[in-house]
Amino acid sequence: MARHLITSAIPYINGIKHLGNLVGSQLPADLFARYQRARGNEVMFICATDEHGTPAELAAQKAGKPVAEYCAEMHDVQARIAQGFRLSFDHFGRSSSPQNRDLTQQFAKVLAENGLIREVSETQMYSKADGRFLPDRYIEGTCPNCGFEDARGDQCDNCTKQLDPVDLINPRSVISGSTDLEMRETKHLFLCQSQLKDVIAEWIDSKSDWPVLTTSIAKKWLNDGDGLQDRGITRDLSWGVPAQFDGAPWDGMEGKVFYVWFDAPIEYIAGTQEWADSTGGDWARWWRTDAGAQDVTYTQFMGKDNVPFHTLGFPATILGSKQPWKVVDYIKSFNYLNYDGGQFSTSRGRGVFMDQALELLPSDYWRWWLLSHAPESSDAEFTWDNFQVSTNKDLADVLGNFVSRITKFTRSKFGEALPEGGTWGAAEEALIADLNTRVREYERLMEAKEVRKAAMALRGIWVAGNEYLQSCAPWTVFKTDPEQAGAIARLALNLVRIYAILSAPFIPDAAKTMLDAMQTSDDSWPGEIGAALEGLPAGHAFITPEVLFRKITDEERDAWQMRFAGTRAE
RNA sequence: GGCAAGGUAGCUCAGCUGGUUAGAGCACACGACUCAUAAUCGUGGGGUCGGGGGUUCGAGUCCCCCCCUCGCCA
Repeated sequence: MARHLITSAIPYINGIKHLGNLVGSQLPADLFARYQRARGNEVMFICATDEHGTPAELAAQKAGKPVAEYCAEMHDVQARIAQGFRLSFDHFGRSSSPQNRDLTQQFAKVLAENGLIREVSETQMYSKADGRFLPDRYIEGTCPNCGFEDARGDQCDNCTKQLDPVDLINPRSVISGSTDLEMRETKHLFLCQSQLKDVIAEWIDSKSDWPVLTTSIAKKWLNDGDGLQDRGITRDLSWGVPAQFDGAPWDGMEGKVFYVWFDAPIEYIAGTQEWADSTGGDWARWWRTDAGAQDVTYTQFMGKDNVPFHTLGFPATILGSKQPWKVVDYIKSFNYLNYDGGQFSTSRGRGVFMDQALELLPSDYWRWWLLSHAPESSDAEFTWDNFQVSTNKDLADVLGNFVSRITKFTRSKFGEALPEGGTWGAAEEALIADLNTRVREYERLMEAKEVRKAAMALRGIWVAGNEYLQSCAPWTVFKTDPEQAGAIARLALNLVRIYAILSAPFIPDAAKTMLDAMQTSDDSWPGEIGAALEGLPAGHAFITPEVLFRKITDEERDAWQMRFAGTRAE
């Protein structure tokens, strides 16, 4: 039995994510996890919320709550929505957990002992009124280039010129509006990634089967300019993993925390520890190659904006530790999903957010559309028209109607049990041969994480059932040879069971409805199709289910399109 | 401005190291069927593969230039 460690990029705690975020990491990761489990393999599927950093502090402040309380609440919100989408995490952790604090500090310590941490003094903008250092983008002022009054400290949104906070005229704090700012000296820890450049480059070069999106982004950062740069891994904040701790090989880091991008990926490991602590399980056999993880296949899923941190930053932490940690085997990355001609916008409320989507339709609709249109080779676009047409056609007409037509036909002619009698002939042999080819191809695509192609292959399997019924026409055969019509129906009802199993990674709820309708709990993956088609014997009772997928009407489509065009009321 | 990824039928996309008349799904037209969520199945029309040069017996697939979209960086 193969063992698969699967992680999804961890969503930031600040607010509810939109469909673009979902399809970029959590959803395809869930698809792969469900598939591997269905194949009988052992899976550890970990996700979490990314809770540290300035945006979380400010969001909590805005909500009038202590940041820890705010994060706890938002974690519950995100966890509940994840359940709504049927994301089958083995554990949905929190980067603010004690496990992550300890592990992050341990990593920093061993990196320092290996000579990969150095201290750097630099000056940063400090706000007396706010009592804190301000990140560049939390400082605004007048752009020295174009005179725009609301230019940010890192870039002017008006003329796009890259800025340094000290360049701004009349700089002010975005948080308080205070202009009482000054440059102060502060000390930070830097991870010496440059020393690991060759090791990382060699590792990346060995991954010829990774998506080009992943390797091209990694190589760009490795080779751009002077190559991989050392990176600050601490910040002057209070909310985070303390950089000063017992046994720390440095002094004077009081009041500082590790940068979110240092501790967030470590949460993949810490999240597994959280799982172990709550279940009594063994986390080390998933992560330590000296404790059983040498035969684990580790796959990460993420949007393209996360690729640098997973191909360079986190590997630098892992490899730099010189400890036997499991290193990722495959990084599946995705482009962006756009919304109806533009970008999803959290701030402007443009596009559909995860909580809203679930209010409109069951998760299977979203799962199917998003996965069958996953932005793999380039950015993709969500339009209501495409969503309506695709889901109505694929789910309602092709799959749902197949289940309807055969259950209702059988019920009316034979009653609600698989009919007896009849024999398989050339049509059945041809169908079995066709399905054997198709199912093996589907498996290949799922193993390869080719999400869109796998969806199309699955759809082709559904269509084959309709073709079979259409060409055999049991409703006609019944008039002259009822037993043979019964054999056709028996086969087609067995097909419903097989479709449920094959479809479950994409549309788990509908799959369960189908299995329930066939009144079986046998969800073993179909090997040879001829054998699998005899899973349910003649005489086995079934239930005629309600319509699996109702159709989306033109009125709904139009109303939704208008409702989500922008400016979400918050 | 530099770098990366894209630009293939009305729409969404396949097309590995160059090789017979460029494919799929949807949409459209016609036909078949009537078990089914007016569903299904079949057939067909439709593309100078962003533009222009070049290499080659032969290029969507390689090289050069240009245009457009999107992203990262400066």
